[in-house]
Amino acid sequence: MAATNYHHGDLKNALIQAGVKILAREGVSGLSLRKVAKQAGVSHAAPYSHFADKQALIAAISTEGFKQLHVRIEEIISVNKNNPAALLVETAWAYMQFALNEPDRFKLMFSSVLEKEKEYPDYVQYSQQNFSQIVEIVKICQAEKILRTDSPELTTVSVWSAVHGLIMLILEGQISHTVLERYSLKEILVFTLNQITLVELTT
Amino acid sequence: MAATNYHHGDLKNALIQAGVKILAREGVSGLSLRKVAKQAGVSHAAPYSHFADKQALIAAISTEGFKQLHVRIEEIISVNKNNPAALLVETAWAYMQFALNEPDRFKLMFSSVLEKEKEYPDYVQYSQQNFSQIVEIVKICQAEKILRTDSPELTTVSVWSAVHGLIMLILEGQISHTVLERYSLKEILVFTLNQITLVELTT
DNA sequence: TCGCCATCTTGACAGTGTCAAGATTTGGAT
DNA sequence: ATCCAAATCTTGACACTGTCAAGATGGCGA
Repeated sequence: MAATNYHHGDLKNALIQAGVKILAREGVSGLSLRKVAKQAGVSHAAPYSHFADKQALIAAISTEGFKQLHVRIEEIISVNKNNPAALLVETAWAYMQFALNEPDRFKLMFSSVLEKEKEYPDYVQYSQQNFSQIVEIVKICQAEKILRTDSPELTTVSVWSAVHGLIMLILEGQISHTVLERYSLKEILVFTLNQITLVELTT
Repeated sequence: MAATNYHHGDLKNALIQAGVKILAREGVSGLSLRKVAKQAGVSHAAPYSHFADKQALIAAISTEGFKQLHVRIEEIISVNKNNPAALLVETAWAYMQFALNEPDRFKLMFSSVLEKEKEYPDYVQYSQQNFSQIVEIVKICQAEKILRTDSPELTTVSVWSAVHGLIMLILEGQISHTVLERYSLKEILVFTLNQITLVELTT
């Protein structure tokens, strides 16, 4: 439990946190096992006691992000349970805020930096858990006639795609300057969602 | 012009093609400058006569993909000029086919593997050219009342996001098995587009 | 023909992921 | 309390990577 035992702390979490920090400071291409080890104050091969390889560390860093996102959205669900329109907007907005706060971690989680992802059960479990949350929200919105009711699963794909596609465009700076001057990011997000919804959403 | 001059051919293009081949065979993580050089039959530092660094090679490989996509979509535009609904569907389908044929190159082009992209003018030019094509198509669809007319630019963002988001989900295997059993990829694509359009599209 | 310049090779360097071997510590059984 | 086995961490090594400096090689214009 103690953070800074010299020979034994929970190094595993320390390495994950070190990775998050380096990711924020130097980006995806700056993330190396040796830097993570140094940041955590251990020797260069120490991570191999806790992670099979670099991919496993990346999986763990991603998984931890999925967990954070999950609890955040659980909050949003509990607060907006009786207001499906707000629920949809705020959930999407939470995704976007996460992406803006930690762009490189977001890329790590959603841009297939992780190659053989199915080999990491935790990653699979928690990423699917996030997806299930969205399915749930979509179902609520369908029940309230905010979204089309054709197919819950495909409608989820549509919503998911719209939000993530927009985020990727923003992160890559592909949204034109004139658009960004005229609208706030949340307005753009709501506009995008409004293309899908049956009723008009508001910020 | 001749492909295999020992000391002088157009090595630059040869390196790009070598990169494409390695990308298809070994994926993004398998793409190294030295492998590209070996594949092209030159020494390990030869690429530096034509590319400033690895990022520049990646930019060139991406740019070449944007060019291919561009000519393909020009074809589609000329063929479906009088049928906006088909134009929209076929353009989106072309993107998806490209992604399915060369998933790793698609990731290279659209998943911010390239970090300091604005330093490569060719990349910027041709990626924007692709985006402009979509803007054009969206305008045509708006004129024919297939898409909402609120804002051409933001509507383009919506369409772009929907298509790319869906592709990313498919490439990462996030679309559930049951959905894939029931619908073809093109059907899923059309379903996603139908969430945005004002009229019902068909495959 | 000569010399310049683009092109390509060779050799080197620091940094990387990974593994094998050994050192160190801890927790539990006796 | 003691001792052993397992978990944890270090050290050292290897092949591979991106990158650069120096030199070799060739073609092309003056």
